[in-house]
Amino acid sequence: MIEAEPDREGGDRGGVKAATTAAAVLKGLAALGGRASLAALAGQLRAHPSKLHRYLKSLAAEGLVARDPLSQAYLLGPEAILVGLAAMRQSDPIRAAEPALLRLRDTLGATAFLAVPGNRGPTVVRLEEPDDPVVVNIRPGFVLSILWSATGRALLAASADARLHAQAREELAAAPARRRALLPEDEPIAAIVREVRAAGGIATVRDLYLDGVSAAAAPIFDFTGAVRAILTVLGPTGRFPIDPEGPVVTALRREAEAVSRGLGWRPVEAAHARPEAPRPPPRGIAALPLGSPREGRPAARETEGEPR
Amino acid sequence: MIEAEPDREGGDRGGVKAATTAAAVLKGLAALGGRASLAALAGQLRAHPSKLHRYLKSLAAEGLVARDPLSQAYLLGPEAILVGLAAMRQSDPIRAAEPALLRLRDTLGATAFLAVPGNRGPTVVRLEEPDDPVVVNIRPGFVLSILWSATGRALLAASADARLHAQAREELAAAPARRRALLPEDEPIAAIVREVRAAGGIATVRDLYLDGVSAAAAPIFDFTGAVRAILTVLGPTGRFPIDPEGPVVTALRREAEAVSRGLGWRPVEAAHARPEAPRPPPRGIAALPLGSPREGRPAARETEGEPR
DNA sequence: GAGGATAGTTGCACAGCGCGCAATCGCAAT
DNA sequence: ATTGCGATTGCGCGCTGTGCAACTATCCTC
Repeated sequence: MIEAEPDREGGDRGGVKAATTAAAVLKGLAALGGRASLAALAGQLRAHPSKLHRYLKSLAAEGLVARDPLSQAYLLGPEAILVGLAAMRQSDPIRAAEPALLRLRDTLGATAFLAVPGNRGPTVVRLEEPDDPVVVNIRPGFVLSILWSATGRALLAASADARLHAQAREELAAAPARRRALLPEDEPIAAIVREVRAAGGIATVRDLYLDGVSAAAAPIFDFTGAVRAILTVLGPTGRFPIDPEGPVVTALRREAEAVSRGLGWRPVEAAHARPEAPRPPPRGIAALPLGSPREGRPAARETEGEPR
Repeated sequence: MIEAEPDREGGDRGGVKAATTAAAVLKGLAALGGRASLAALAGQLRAHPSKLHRYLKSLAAEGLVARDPLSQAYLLGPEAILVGLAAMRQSDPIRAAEPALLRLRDTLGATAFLAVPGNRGPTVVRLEEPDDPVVVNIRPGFVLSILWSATGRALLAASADARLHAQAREELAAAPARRRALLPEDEPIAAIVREVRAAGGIATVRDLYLDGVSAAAAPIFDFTGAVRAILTVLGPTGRFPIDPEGPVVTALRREAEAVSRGLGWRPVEAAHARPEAPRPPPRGIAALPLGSPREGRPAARETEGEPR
């Protein structure tokens, strides 16, 4: 029970180190575009070519990795496709966003909800309220306005769906003058889209959809880059600052990005890095067992083991 | 140097066993639809839950595996999607078919070539000829007839592309009566498609495109089920039997299926099996280190070790 | 055609780690 | 509270992963 602290960095306690390495190999191969020479992979992962060779051999025997007969380069194999397809099938924005909803509710003390693009507009599917919620009649199943809600605006700006844009025009045409007056004067739809995109895709709204309520909404993308959901937080206008660099928008942006990542989305659509490794000497003593989450390890163990 | 034979089955000599296991875990999870309980996976892979648990823990730390917070089931994670996408990017019918071309050439002594669906029809991209080839003027870059070649027919029957079918009608309309007479009388296109599909997608042709030459062609699919290429073998009509169960068609079918598999295609579009494991007791003594290539191990070691 | 550089592969030996077992924990149903 | 199923983890034996260096294969240079 005492247990001093044998490992100063228990990233994988009780796991299988070789499995971690195997995973890093697959990810490294994917990061290189799905195709790489042994040396390039060794550079990417900072591991001995001989070590990688053995892993690749086993992964190849399982069909996750294949080889180009000519260039004898390693590439991801057919089984990797099947694994990927199964993974995509599991890609579920509602499940992925659940923890984010809870965190936003707790850290901001705000009402947080998730909406998905439905055929009638953004539809609320999950809602988390703090102990002391602002009174809103939003419930799961509720369909929000496209133009007069932060959620709808975030969706509109992120989506290229023609039907959605047509719905926005209908909504605008059907709106009474009093509501219409709350929007920009000329080309209100284009103006809203421009504004939201200028804010990095995050839509903010104050006393618009509901008086006394401010809201911020961010889109959630999947691995194809398509909008799969919108994450929204809202609170009383007085105590809920929605400035671009404020805590609310910052937290929302961070959470939305994390959820998107959980769906396989990658920031700049540049999932695979440079084809070759422009790095320090790949060979040598460096021998990271893995190397995925954080880069740059403080030091590599020398040949003689330190007394610890 | 003597080395009796410590391993009676060296499927992975010089590899990393744990990497093989990790690969099997990913594949097993994919086979279960990308989502499974620990016990279900243990049943699928015939391994101890404790063992799997450690692998899954490490794979989860790398993002290849995720967990459902509620059901605490294991599911394939976002990194698996990225790996799969990179693998799909590598999916290349020309590279994948190369070995098949060589094998067909050697085992059948036939000319074998690969064509891809081009905008002007099936286009030859790779051609392998035996030492003593039949004389044909087919070369890479050559565009084949849709209706009067086995290659074209196999493509037509496998493809739902409207443009291709339109091209087939144009070809038919433009053909002189003499060539037209070689085809079925009424609704020749539909008849050809029906005939090829009845033969399991394999098109055979005798003295049609070229006199004295028989050919058989089979489509190659990718992971989406789309036709990516057509594999064709041909030889002199006298010494090249193209009956449905003959050696030529059998070998062609086998090779085409293998290539398709190499592109991530799966026979019946039923890549993932039953959700639960309808198998013998998952737990117990059975402890396969892996379990991918061949199934059914002869026996499991009992609790008391036999003297061997 | 010889020589050499580059990249991939493998034998070896030590110690680090995987894994079967069983005890424990967590959760839900009764 | 009790029961039971499933997930998790400490333990310790001995299998196996790994750095190193020798070896091989392939391509380029002279």
